[in-house]
Amino acid sequence: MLSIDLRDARPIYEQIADGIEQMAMHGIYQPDEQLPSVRQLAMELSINPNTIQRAYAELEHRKVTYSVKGKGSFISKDCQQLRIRKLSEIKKQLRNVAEQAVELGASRQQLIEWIQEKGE
Amino acid sequence: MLSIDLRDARPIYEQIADGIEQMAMHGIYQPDEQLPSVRQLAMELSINPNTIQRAYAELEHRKVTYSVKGKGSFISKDCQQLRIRKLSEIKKQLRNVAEQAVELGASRQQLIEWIQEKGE
DNA sequence: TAACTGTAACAACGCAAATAGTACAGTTGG
DNA sequence: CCAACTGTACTATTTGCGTTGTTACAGTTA
Repeated sequence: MLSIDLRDARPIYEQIADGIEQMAMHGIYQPDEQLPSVRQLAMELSINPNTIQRAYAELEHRKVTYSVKGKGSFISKDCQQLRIRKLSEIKKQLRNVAEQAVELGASRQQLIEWIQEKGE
Repeated sequence: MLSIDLRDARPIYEQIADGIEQMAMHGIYQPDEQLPSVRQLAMELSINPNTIQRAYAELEHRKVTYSVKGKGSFISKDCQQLRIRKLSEIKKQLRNVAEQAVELGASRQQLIEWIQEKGE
């Protein structure tokens, strides 16, 4: 479920966009499934409609959703491809962080152990 | 060399703090080595001295440097311990990113291959 | 036609980052 | 001692961003 954390450093519209993107990537939202309307979600979260609109615009820009005037906003049809694109971003991040670790003196073997460690 | 990127999302004082911390971690700055004075660095970078002061305060808070009134700001004596602390932060980041990748469908084996791939 | 949808525009507010200027306090070398 | 350097503190101001509140327009649907 979508929730807003005011202590979160991210702005509200970004939390909403990230949350919905997560749900789409994880299959909680299905392709072509309709999102709650701008005004309805604004009511539910007690947030100004403009903020929701901005979140939806961000989602559309990320190609996670598409919007149709008068009808609503919907999850994109090709979530699979989006997941792959997202994964490739995360690969970059991973390699970036790994490089930083190596520069600070960690061995590649060490990194692998860190990834394989279980828990918490 | 320290440089400021105005397109960078991070505030200037943070860019400066990060940059100096990097140099300290990588041994470019030696323990007890003196940093440029607040006013001198402000001149060099064409930035207000207050911004530099804030960066130096941040560095002191991170225990990367220590300051002495009337004398100057200096790199901490125990850079080694700082390097280890920094490395443990990076470990957290690595495990965090790895978890995200797994949630999106990557296998742990896949992550290990990504880390071992030689850089593009 | 009424009630819903997305979209656009504008003013207002709060907040944090950054700037600007001034002042105070400690150290150092001549 | 003194001038010139160091860090530090404080206040006022500007700027940009996020959010709110409001109003309005355009398209869809029952």
